[in-house]
Amino acid sequence: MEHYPILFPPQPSSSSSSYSSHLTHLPSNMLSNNQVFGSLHHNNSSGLLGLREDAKVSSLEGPGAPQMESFGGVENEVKTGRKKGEKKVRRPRFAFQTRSQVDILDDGYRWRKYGQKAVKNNKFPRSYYRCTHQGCNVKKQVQRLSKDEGIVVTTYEGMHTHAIEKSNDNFEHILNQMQIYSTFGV
DNA sequence: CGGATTTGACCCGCGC
DNA sequence: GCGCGGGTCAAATCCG
Repeated sequence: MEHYPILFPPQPSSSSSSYSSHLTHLPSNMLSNNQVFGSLHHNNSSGLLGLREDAKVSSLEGPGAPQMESFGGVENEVKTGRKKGEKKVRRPRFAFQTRSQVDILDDGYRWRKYGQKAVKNNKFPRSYYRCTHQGCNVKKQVQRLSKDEGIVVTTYEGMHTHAIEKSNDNFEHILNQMQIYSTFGV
């Protein structure tokens, strides 16, 4: 999984139309569909649930929405209570779904994988990555939906305080692709 | 040889 | 209090 051709094969909208239409119909059903977000954090009153709402809205907003899209930026309390009396830091979290065949979306940063766990109700494992830049505590996790193998959920945690280490070409490419599959509101 | 990955153990919060 | 699910650590391993 070191190097991979970053190719986004032309995705026929019909393949995902079932998915999105499914989403747009039953909100309650959507919950089960979007359990990825629900399981990202426990059912807190805030947090990624807001994102889930965002996803619902965005999916509802466009009957002509080409692919499944979901986007959200939330601030979550993530306690680094690992150490003794550390302060809980509130770092922004940012999750989105992408249609991709590869799990690893090269966003131009260098990531070191530090964990992998199986997720309930999902046959695909979730991978945990951390930015290797010194002093950069940005983390991200990548998970694939078992329902739609073509959907990859990437969750960023924290923000980079340094420059991208690789050429922006890749990133732009990815961003471009992401705009296709998601209504980017940034 | 050095850095990235793998992978099981460990830790912690939460629900029952 | 215990078990479960999720997140992280760290030693071993891999690979350039």
